Amino acid sequence: MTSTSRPSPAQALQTAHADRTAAVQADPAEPRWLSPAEQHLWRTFMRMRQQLDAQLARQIQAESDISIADFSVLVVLTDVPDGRVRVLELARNLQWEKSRLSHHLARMVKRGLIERAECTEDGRGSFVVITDAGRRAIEAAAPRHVELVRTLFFDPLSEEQVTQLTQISERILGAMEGCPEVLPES
Amino acid sequence: MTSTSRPSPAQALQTAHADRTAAVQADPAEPRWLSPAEQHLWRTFMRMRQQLDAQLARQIQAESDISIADFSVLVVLTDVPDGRVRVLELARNLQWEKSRLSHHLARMVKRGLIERAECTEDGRGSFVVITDAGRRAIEAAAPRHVELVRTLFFDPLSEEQVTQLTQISERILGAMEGCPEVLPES
DNA sequence: CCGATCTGGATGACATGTCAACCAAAGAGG
DNA sequence: CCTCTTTGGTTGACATGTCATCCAGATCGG
Repeated sequence: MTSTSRPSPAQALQTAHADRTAAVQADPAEPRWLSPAEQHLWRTFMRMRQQLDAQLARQIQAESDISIADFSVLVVLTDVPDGRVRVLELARNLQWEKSRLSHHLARMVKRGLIERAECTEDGRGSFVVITDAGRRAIEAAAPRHVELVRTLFFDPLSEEQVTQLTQISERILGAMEGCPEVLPES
Repeated sequence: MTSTSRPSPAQALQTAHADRTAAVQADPAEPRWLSPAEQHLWRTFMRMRQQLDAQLARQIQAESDISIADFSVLVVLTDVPDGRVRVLELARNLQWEKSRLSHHLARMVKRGLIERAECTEDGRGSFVVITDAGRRAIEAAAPRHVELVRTLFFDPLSEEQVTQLTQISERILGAMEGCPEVLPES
């Protein structure tokens, strides 16, 4: 424990009223806590992305027969010429764990949005194919969804900010790929 | 259906190879699809926030006894002098649905991280109080968590980008509060 | 004071996600 | 060919989140 009094976790991460700074720290055992400006950004960012997700999920759920998870699966399937993708390819594309994907695909099959097709080249693999119902479902859901993405996400931003946010996202994403701090197995 | 061929939902939202532009559109029935640059940002942004969440969740789960959800509840509790908060206050602070919060608090009680205390001023309300075990748990988890937030989120960004992202987040958040497109009831 | 309504919160049924274990087909290496 | 390991994918148990509903205590209008 250093001589400087240690902030509570709340102060370190979340309070708006903390006025300490992330002072000079030579002690490697003491983590580099967040400065007030950083705390503010972290809070705001998390709140923003959470609200954004919630709104998008609620809207698509309320106004169509599919969930946002269904939607993203169907997007990948409609993006490929024959509406037919290997499961693993899907997993990579969506960055979902294979287990999650497997469960979700099973549910989507049950709802008639997709079907499975066996893979002749590789006996263990299998394909996922979009059904007509699936196609109809996503085509019904997409316009309102895109509209909401635009309303909530793009409309408030200037062109400059769009550029900035692109660079920022790429930066953070790049840093994570380089640093498998806790690697997901993929 | 307009005379211009309509893009697939995938093209509208997700493909990298789409080269159409969000052309002039007078038809209000046709949603304003995303331009290639916008599609790229949307994909990148979503991927970034998803990876970020996943890493943070996995790390805290793996290296401590609490989940990231537990963590955020405990953060609020440690932020207040007596470690004692009304449930509704908690819900507002976390922006969680009350149902979710209720379930989660029940689980946390079962694990001994928090306790409940009755509210004398309001017979139906109740307080949540952090226990010693809860305090110990969050204090154990916080340093590594903050460190990872710093590594993954702040370190890759320049000071300028931190400023930019703060403004961007505030903008989007502000737009959502103004627009109850699909209101959460809160 | 009394019913009508609102509010804070809990609950049950169900959808979704995670982890660990499993399994069979595919590739090594000898 | 015959093991050994890898790989693609599934499964079950369990944690978590959502929706609708319910409930008791507060509040409000008379």
